Amino acid sequence: MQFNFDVTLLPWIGKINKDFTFLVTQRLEQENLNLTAHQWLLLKKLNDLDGQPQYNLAFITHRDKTSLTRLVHTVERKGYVQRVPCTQDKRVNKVYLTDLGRDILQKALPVITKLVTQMENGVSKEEILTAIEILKKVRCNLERIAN
Amino acid sequence: MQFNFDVTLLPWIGKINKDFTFLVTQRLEQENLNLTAHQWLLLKKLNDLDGQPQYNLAFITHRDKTSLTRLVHTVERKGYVQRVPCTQDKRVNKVYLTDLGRDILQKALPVITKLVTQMENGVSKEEILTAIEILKKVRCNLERIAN
DNA sequence: TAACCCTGGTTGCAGCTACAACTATTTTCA
DNA sequence: TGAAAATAGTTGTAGCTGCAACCAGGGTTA
Repeated sequence: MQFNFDVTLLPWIGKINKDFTFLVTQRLEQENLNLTAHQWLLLKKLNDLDGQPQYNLAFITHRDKTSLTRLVHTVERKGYVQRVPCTQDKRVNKVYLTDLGRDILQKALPVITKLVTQMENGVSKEEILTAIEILKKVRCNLERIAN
Repeated sequence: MQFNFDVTLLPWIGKINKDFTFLVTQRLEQENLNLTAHQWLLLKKLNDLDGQPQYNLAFITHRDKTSLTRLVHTVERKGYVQRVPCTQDKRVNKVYLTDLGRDILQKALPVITKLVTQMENGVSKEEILTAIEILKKVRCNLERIAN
């Protein structure tokens, strides 16, 4: 083992991602909000871009289309979104946030906001921006090598 | 949506983690190494600490013990590890890397090393260390608030 | 028009994750 | 010592992920 992975970004990103996703789902559950971290992210995207076809949602949320199909299915079952067949192109389903979905999203917002604030506690705005710039480079590298 | 999540570390960490995990699994597959990113991480830990009880592996790898049970099960089925019942404490299984496991780990190392190198391409050593320091603080915050 | 390919979405399959509930041990302590 | 609590591991259930294969609709071209 000549290569020391501990001085790469890898383990930190992995742990933070895992912990944060876990905490989001846990806190939402504690607040009796029937929503997971993944579902929240999807609903948040829909709040910005309502009525998107599923293939576009998959692209935006960096998901395989099959993953998205099932994620939409679970939030549809919970009544947070609605699939509407497109009349112009019968292959397409457009996904809309329901009133209930908008409501749950509104209630989830302070929970997540609080978590993010706690997560970045004691870290200055400059540090955050510095880290983001570095992570952006890494992200670009990854996009490039993913063909 | 008064809170702008785009100027937090959140989306970057999520995307990088997802992309990297995906790329690791894809490249290992391309090299005909029957191993996923998660399995590789477990085997790597075992290479450092062989013969650990499962509860300890779960703790070290930040997993629920049930997740670990099944992860060990899949790599055991592939012949990479071996469960050995502990004679002192009959509740305990100790997990050992097999020769095949050690072999596959050795073959996987250059694949992952290359990916990490590509990922951090154009990012200086200082930037990496700076980012790690910031991510460490975030990680500590998360550990603290997770009760 | 007919044959072809492309595209959006779904289902089957397999891997990873966590929680709840359970079994089988071990430890604690009244 | 014997009952209760703690611990290690498993299984059931459920959510998220991607790949392969598939279907139906739409576009293209001969």
